[in-house]
Amino acid sequence: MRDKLLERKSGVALWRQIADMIRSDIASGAAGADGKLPSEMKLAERYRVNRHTVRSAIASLEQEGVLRSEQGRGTFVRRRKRLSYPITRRTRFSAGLGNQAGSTSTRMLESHEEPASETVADALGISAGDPAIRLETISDADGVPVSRATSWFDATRFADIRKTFEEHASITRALASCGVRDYMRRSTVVEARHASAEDIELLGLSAGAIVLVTRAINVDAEGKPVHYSETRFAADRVELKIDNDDQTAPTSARSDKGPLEPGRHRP
Amino acid sequence: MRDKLLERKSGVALWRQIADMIRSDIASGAAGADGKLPSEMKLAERYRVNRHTVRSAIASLEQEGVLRSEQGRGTFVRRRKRLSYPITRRTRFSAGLGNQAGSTSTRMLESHEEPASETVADALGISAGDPAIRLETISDADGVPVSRATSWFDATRFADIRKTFEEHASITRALASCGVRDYMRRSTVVEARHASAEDIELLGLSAGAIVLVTRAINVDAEGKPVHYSETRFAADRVELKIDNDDQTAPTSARSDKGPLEPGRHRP
DNA sequence: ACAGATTTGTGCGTATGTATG
DNA sequence: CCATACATACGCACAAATCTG
Repeated sequence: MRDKLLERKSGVALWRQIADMIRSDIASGAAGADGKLPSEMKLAERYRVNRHTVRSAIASLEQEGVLRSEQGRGTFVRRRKRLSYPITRRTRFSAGLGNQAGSTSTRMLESHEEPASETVADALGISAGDPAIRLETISDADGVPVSRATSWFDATRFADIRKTFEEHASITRALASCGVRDYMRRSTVVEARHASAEDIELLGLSAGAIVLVTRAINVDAEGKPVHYSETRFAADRVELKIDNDDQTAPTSARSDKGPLEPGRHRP
Repeated sequence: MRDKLLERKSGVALWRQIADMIRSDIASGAAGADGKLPSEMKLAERYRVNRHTVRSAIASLEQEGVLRSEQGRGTFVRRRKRLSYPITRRTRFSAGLGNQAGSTSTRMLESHEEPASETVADALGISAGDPAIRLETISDADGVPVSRATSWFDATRFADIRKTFEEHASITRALASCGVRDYMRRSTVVEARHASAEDIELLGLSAGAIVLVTRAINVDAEGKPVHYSETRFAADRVELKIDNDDQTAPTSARSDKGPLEPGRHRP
């Protein structure tokens, strides 16, 4: 809420700039602490625009489900707390959000075998052009889409991954069915960009929305890559939390320890 | 480069949507691999717009310094690789980017003492309303602004932090001057949002640009918080790399090792 | 119950920006 | 460069719903 300067003829409509500001003010807790937004007139003065322009911004946020206006009463924030998604050695979708959402689910959109690109091959420790299986999934928390992931597996080792995922609706359990008793995250790269039209459609975002993108490599107990993923999180619904003190069994110091037994995992 | 669908009346002009796509395609390496963009006519066909519209997009990217057009030859990418900023227990700005950029620098914009907000107090382990020192900095790599940070320190313990930062132009060295021989990152929260007008101005971004935001807590050898920061990275210039296998001396096991000397930091 | 103030909803005319051909 | 169409932004006015004294 610190700044109110808008840019004209910047290629971004004023109403959209205002909508973006209000949305991020809400997400950061700076606006509508009491659930009520300032009146349209006050907002118009603050941003130094016409009331119509503020109304366009509000209309767009109503469409998104962020705000709700009532004639004669005011404009109110629809409460929606941002989820905190932990990035640890033991990153798991359901377990990570389990305590913040009532229900979580992941479903498959599509799956195909395809030759591995340079990037994918590098991540999975195979050769470019080797067969890989691509798995497109989307994940919900409390019925709201949260993230969309593209996963790749070594087709030689995980020929059945599509079938086992369909059975279990979980990558962790699908890998377990394929003989991977446990896996750990080796590295995560985070970037942010505008959502593609496809992600806007599937995640139910609005034009110009932002996605947090993670590219992750998961390895088995022997340190061999089993799963490479690119996940797009709706940036206005999720933040990533990195525990730099993460003390869960490190992969590199574990070869002398043998594989982890089920049940040793932290809750 | 997967998607080419543009949205009309989305509040974002077509030329800007196209400019955003081209910019992110360049950042992700999907476009202009050979340094040359497709011709304006080809781009117009791909995005299904008039050539005028493509030209507006290109003009805007030329202004930004991303592209360079030459009459009769074509449009070329000005090389600018995305920096990879490591998030580890031992996160340090200069050391982290040192091998990717020729020079890095951090300078102070402003500093004030102010009562700690709830969030800041919680992070620093003090009480809300206790005096805190806020330090606004901006960091460059090879002369290009990369990130803008707001840091907070316990004013009781680090009364001189402003002066020592001015002397050393580095938070690590400023803290060292205040008796903190070493510090470690405890946690990092990552989110993404549209850049504020102020950050657009100071980081030299374009309207509608995205910033990656990290909120980090750094602790001393005894595990006591010494530094809380909120850093905004220009999302089209930087990605964050998390090494989930990070084996740098964990804070919990480091009191017996003594402080690190300058230059001992890993490359 | 009432009047007046506040707030959102709606209509219309006009000027400028954006996109096409 | 022009003509055309539509989206955006503004200013003013007034209606409808709600709150306050």
